[in-house]
Amino acid sequence: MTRSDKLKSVGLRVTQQRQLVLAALDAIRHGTPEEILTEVTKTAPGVNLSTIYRCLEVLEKSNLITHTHLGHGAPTYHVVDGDPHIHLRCSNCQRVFSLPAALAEATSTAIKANNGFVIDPYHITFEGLCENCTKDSK
Amino acid sequence: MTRSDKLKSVGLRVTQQRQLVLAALDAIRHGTPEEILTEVTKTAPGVNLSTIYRCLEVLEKSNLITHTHLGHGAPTYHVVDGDPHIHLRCSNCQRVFSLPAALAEATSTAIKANNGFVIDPYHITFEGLCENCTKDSK
DNA sequence: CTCGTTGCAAAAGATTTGCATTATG
DNA sequence: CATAATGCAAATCTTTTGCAACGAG
Repeated sequence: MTRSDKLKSVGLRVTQQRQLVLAALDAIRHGTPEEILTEVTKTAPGVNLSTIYRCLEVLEKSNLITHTHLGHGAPTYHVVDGDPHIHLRCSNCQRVFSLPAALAEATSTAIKANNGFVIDPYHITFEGLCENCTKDSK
Repeated sequence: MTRSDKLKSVGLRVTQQRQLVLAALDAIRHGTPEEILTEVTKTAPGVNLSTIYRCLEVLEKSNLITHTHLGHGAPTYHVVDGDPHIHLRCSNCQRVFSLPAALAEATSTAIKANNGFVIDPYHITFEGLCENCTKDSK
């Protein structure tokens, strides 16, 4: 599905900027509003940061994208496409890893059974230490 | 262990403010810097917000407390005590639930096996819909 | 006493908002 | 064309920082 079609399918106006934001997220997979602007600016200078914020807001409201919090005050947006994936963020080296959300299935099920809470698989982020940093700290 | 002892045990100076922050977190379980200040101010007016930030920073560095991100730009701090617990945040009603971290054990294990990443059980936060809001949306 | 902590005020970021202009449907 | 979306600048909010005064060890 083209980005234009994606927008139409949820009833949003097809603007240059919204397509640019979606394209940027396709390119960088995930990023903060600032990072998205940087990517957008590569192909279309002149887009305003507040427009990025507004685009992200409507795109998220329409479930075309979602965001999660990786580390301090840095909301990270990414497209909602094929496979949901979870994020792992290393508290030591700050790197972000992505893994298939299937790995969290067991926990989702356990929690739903426990108190009825339904987890959004696109939003999952774990903090911890990556393999490298685990070694280093030894 | 008293709050004074906690601070001593990790080699931090025992100041009024640090004890107040720990006390506030004991009282409210978890909260943003702003919320913590509000709680602290109840018993000790005059404490500065930047002091709260600095206290949170050192307390976290010494592993007396930890934080996670619940929703937009709102870091939430809480004490590290007995049982690690995970947070569930309802994207609809914004309420936060706590559950024993044991529920996430399976996933932790799976991820460690998958790529060596070691998850910090105190940092886990899931977004989704709570039982009530799931019903409502039907 | 000495050096780490705090309060205060100002700086630095991040996000939001009002309004005139532009572009989509 | 009407109206929603954008650009721009200013307003907010959150978090950080410099520095002088203060307090713990």
